Amino acid sequence: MPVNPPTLADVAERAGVSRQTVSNALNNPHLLRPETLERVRAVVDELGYSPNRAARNLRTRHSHLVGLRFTPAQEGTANALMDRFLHKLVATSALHGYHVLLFSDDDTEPLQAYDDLLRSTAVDAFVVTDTYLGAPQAAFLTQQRAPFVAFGRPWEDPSATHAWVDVDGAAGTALATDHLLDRGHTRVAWIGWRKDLFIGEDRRSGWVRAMRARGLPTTGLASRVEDTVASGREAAAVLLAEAAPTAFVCASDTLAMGVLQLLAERGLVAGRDVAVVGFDDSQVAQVVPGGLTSVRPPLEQVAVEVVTALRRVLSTPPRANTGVLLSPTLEVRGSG
Amino acid sequence: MPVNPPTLADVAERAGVSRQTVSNALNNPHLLRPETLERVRAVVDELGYSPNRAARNLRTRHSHLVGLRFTPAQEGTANALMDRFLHKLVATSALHGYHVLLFSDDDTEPLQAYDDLLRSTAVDAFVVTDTYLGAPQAAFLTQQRAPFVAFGRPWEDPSATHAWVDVDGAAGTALATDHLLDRGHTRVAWIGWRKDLFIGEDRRSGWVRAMRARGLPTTGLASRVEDTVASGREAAAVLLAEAAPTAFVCASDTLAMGVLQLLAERGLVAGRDVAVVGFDDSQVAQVVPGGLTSVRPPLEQVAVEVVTALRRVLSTPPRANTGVLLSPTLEVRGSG
DNA sequence: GCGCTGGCTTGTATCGATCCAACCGTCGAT
DNA sequence: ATCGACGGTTGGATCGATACAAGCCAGCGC
Repeated sequence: MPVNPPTLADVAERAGVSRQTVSNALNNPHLLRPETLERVRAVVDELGYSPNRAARNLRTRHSHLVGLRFTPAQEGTANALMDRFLHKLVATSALHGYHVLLFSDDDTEPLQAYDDLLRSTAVDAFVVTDTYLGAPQAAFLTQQRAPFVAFGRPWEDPSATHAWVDVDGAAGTALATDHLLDRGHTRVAWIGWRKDLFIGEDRRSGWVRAMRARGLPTTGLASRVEDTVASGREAAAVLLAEAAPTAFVCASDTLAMGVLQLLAERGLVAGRDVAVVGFDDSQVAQVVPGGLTSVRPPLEQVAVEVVTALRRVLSTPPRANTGVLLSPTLEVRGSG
Repeated sequence: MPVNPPTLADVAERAGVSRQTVSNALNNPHLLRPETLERVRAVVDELGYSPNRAARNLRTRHSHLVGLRFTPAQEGTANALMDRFLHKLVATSALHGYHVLLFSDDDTEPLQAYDDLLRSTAVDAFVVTDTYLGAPQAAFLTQQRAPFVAFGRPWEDPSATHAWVDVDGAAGTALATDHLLDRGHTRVAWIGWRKDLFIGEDRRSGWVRAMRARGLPTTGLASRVEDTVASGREAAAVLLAEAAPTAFVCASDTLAMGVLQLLAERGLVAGRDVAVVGFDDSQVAQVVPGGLTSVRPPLEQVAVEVVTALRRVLSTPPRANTGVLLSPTLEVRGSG
């Protein structure tokens, strides 16, 4: 163990001022005369002083930690949103003195972990990323009056008043569809998820909107399946046989990879014979031979907005917070 | 804000015992008579008491937090080790009462962040994942007498005495090479990284070892390039032209994707015409059409061993810790 | 000379858990 | 009857930063 780090009192003594003054130098510098401030700061640097976090947390009742439940990407899928988002979240939080604390829950009692962290005053707030159907986190935290910001809209409860940031999936798929239509396609198919997944329906609606805007039919061109490569492949096979589309817009890169797989099996070339667009701009889309055109969610921007919202929520008094909806972009690659 | 959570004193009063007894009930249950313990525990549950972390941290000088610098996966590559590793790390740490705190550093002063967290006693220990050439973290933390465990061997300084866990890259590539040789290939090429990257040389040595074990030549069959898809493609093109290999073992999935790309361009089928094996078992390997055979590092196991080592290092007195080397497995898919 | 203000100092309380030392019934063993 | 262990109690100190109140001194305006 290292020697005990210097304390406030050590700094005070060395700088020839009182503890209070050192504390003020750190937290209310405007109260000090410039030269005193300078002197205190010099000693702080000299001793390498950094306030003891436990002591500060105890007194101020703030931990300056933000909790995030970390769920790993599913094996066998192309989805790895967390990586980009998390890094920017960590970096942006740091700019405002916050660190990110990760936790996981045992699946049996998903709220337990949140509750424990709250009651032990381990975190000041949460970032919630699961807002899929039936996720109880938002409601629970609201009820506990715990500060939090959600990445994802309150689909089930539009009257929810908590802060949230989300990506406009419909705008993304509309962008993708328009791109394909601009390139001359008219029969653009959709491969998405189960009807009860709000995110999937949102993305689907962008495709519908873009098609209708050009007076094109969508009947028979849509498919709803599980989010796996195999399902994407199956769906593409069925659609090709029954509706002869020349392009596919998919709800995820995972599904799009299924389409690419089918094309490969049939000796068709993605981007030349049939166009394919995915969603997420995953690493897979970036490195697959030929490249997969994909809708890129602005995850870095989401992270920045989440931190902004956190600061709002944690300020005293808490400032009201509306939802923020961010538009994705389209990364055009070889597949269409 | 919620009402203030109950404190030790609240529990004590309600259970009709002293503060000390409640504290003992939590930390030294063996000191209590079973029925008293039961009564205290009942009240703890009833009030939903959880010890205030800041207070406990202050008193015990332990935060029960483990710091990890979070670096995002590079865009355009297939490497995303962090995801699997991190989740298991978080889950395993939780079993022993530890949480994971993420931080990032500004690139200008990479040790600053470590130093700040140390001096403010924000974390008890670090998990260090950058042990590449010239990474100064391990030396710095050793010098500061800060507890830490490295994911990665101390390549540059074999005399380093800190705890580490690593994946045996040579064993992985040997496994891959043997697999190809078993399938009848004799001209197996290597595509790896710059000579000064220890990890790359380690992986390369496994290929060399496996080839030599069967008396096969390696001359002219190896290439060293940057870790990008484009470099992998280039290297494969050169090797095919100059050495006519029938199989490739690559230092990463990223490089392997470059090979797959070249094959696709030439109308060759991976796994039939030319075999390709990658390293990392990334999502890309799992979902690319046809599938990429890849060496899978046992990241979950690494995480478990890291936590074990952490507990050793943090125990009083710290128990000595040797390095742990884990063997990867081979995930066989369509490419070879 | 009086009052005021800026820039401190001094002193004390507080946050909540843990540590320490001393003490005290009760019960069983000697 | 004495001793010691068991299973507690009690009171206080401690960790380090921050909050709060009161006081003090120099300098300034009037």
